[in-house]
Amino acid sequence: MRDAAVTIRDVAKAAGVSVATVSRVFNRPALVTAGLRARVLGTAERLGYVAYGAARALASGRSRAVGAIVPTLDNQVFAVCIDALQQRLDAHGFALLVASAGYDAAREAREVRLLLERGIDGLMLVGAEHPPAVWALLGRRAPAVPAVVTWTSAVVDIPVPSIGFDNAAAARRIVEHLLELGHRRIAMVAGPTVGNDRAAARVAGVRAALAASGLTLAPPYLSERPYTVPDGHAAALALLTLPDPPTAIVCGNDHLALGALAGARALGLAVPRDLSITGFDDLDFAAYAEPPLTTVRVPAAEMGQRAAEYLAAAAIGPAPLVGTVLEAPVMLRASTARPPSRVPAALRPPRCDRPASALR
Amino acid sequence: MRDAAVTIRDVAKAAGVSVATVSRVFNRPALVTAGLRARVLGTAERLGYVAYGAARALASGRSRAVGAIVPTLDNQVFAVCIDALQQRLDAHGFALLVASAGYDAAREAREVRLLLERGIDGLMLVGAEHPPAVWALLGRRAPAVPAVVTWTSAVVDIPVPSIGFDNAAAARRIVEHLLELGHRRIAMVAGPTVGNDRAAARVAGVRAALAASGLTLAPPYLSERPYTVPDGHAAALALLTLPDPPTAIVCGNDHLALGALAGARALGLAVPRDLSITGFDDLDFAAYAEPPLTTVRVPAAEMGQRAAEYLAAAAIGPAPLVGTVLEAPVMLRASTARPPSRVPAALRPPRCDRPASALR
DNA sequence: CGGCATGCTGAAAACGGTTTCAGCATGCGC
DNA sequence: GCGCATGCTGAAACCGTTTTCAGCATGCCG
Repeated sequence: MRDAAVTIRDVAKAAGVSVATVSRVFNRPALVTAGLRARVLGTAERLGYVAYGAARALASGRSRAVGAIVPTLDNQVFAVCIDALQQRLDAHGFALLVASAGYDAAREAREVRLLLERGIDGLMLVGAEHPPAVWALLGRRAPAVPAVVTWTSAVVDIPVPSIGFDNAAAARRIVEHLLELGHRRIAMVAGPTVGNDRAAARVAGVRAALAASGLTLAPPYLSERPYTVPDGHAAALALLTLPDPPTAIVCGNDHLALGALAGARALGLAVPRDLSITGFDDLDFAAYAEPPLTTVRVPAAEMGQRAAEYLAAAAIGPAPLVGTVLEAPVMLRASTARPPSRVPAALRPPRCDRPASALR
Repeated sequence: MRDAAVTIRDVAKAAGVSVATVSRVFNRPALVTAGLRARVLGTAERLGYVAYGAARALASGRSRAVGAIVPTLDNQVFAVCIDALQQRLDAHGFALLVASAGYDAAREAREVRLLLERGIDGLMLVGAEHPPAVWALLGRRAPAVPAVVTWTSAVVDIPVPSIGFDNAAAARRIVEHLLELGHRRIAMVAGPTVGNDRAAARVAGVRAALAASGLTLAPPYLSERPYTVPDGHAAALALLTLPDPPTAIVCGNDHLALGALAGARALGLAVPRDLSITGFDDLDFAAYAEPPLTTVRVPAAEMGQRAAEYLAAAAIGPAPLVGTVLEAPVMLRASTARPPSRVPAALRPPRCDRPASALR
């Protein structure tokens, strides 16, 4: 294995210098005279020398790689973050190891361990809620492996900085918008909240806004569904066929909202005339949905960039342990409007044996 | 650095055995008697020992990591593939290093080099077209680093197996569907074709289908746009305001198609009554667009899985160098139908000074 | 009961870099 | 012209693990 690979020794020999000099040429060029440097660089290039990262990492104690664990890459919002993270990391000379944990705490702990074995110099995590084993593992190495949590503004009980936004506040604002429009019957299709502090915070935000208007949120007006389009579709159908259907549905993310939009359409409802629907994330299809989706813009790329900057800095030396709370603005578009003055025709009981109640 | 980290030596000392034995316990447990194995495992657990990957890689010559370079992670289709790749790799004990090259050959070559420096044991690439430097770099190590190309069925001129699908054939089939419906004025909004064999193959496939019916494809009916929703929107607008607008628009991917759908809507056109639109990729929003998008289902996850299987096998020992061509079926949905019998009202010139030509 | 496989275990040599430390010029000041 | 500080360069130690090789029991067979 690696038989024919050209090593630093080959370069040194060919250039007539010591391996120390070759190493210096690449790592601290200022320490080598210009002439020698050029000669070494030349022979290295000619021989096609590629330094072997493992040896470098072993000798220097730094792998120049950072890890990132996201719930899933399937969701574009995480993919965008990872893309930004990688590009920024690249600019600092770091490679990125990614793993997805599928919203599973045990699997996440396992991935953290595997990444740590790889000698990563930093780690990006999503959300504030992680098994204690994760923090223990991170502290094991000395100095402790720097880490950041993203997607959250929680600053308590976590030994690492967070770069995120306030999920609860964003959810609250979008519901306030609905309340201002006059909605009172507001339902929510949330993502799974167990072990997911972001999803839970969004529910809490919705509750808070509702509570301020004397409203509450409980099943069947609150349902939890996996973050998929078909689930949003099914959830909307269930909600809208309730005896007392909501006039607005707040969705935990854009996938659920897109499904809800389709569900409403399937029932013959016009959005936003008959029903208002909101999303969360502002994925690229949100603004082009029919109708364009009112949603919360999540700063996915910016979180990735800032996480990269922090981790790159922290890998070199001590970096300030600051928490960053980014903006997550509500994007008002065409899927929300004033509630219908009466129950939409499409939702009225098919038989008109009780017209009075249907028109109430 | 790593001062307090517990090493294999610490475990050996604590367990009263040699480092060789500890190493064997983890790598070839069968060589160690059960009792000893249990003792070593116990102390390792107690001490919180985590093997250091760099040292392992250096000593064993394998990093147990593979790399993947995609054009971008922004596009869900690649993210899905990477997610599947990572999960499958994980099952084989491999970590995944990802990088995005932004549809830029030079940047890709650079990323390949960086990944190789990291000592990856395998590499997944997208598409068949890569700078020669890439292949040279891959062959530099001995034995050569195994690689796979995905998203393509090209089998010529590439020293590595491909796991993909036939872009041209899929594009051809979707156009044949349009032709069968009776369309003759078929336009295409393609992705950028320079350095992108997939985009080029899709154009070629459209051309081939058209040619079989005596039709051609050329600007302004053929335009190239970045793969974004707004670009699809703009392109559709440009196409539909042509003196002789198309009755069907074939889009290079679903993002462009979603934008085109919105563009048609903006002009007051009903899809598919007044205009047919097709996509490519079958992202999760495609089936829930308004109307649901006729598109090509790209086996993104399956390519990721198969690439993982191949690379994991090839990293261990020689693996069969087979090319795999997966299915990429056309998903017939509601965005395609027979062409309108006359120019849609919305597209007719506002002034009726030439009614005869408008009704032609 | 002795000799010989057989099977575990430990000592030590890689693996390919980085980095410390010492040595050797070189250039400067006197 | 000599001594000394300065600045490059090279020799060698070291990073943590795997793996080869030899040695030592042990068990089996004759």
